[in-house]
Amino acid sequence: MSALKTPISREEVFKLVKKIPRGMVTTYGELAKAVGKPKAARAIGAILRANTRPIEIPCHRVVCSNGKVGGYSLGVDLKIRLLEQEGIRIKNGKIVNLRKHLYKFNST
DNA sequence: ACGACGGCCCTCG
DNA sequence: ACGAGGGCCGTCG
Repeated sequence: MSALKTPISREEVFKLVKKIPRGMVTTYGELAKAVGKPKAARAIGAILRANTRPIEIPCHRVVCSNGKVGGYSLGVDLKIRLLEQEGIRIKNGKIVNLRKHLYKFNST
């Protein structure tokens, strides 16, 4: 029973993002689905962008579904750096073997 | 309360 | 494999 007419809560997204283990990445679309709004991928980005706690929330582990790193409030370069620091390789602004590091949530 | 812009995703050429 | 266009949902000014 998800809130169909209820907008996505930031805490919901943050909570899921926080659950992402190190060395793994997820996509905005997956997050959107996890919150019950598969079409709200864009909104997810807006929420992550509105995130004021990039330290407690590894929003840098969220990338595009097409393999692109996407964006980052603190700078895409930093995002890439962090990802590589976690063992994820990036080629030309795109995640290498994204499928291998793609993390999915439990949609119950 | 309203209009404009995104850290997007998908389909088509 | 790449480029362009539409759609969907929040946030910001």
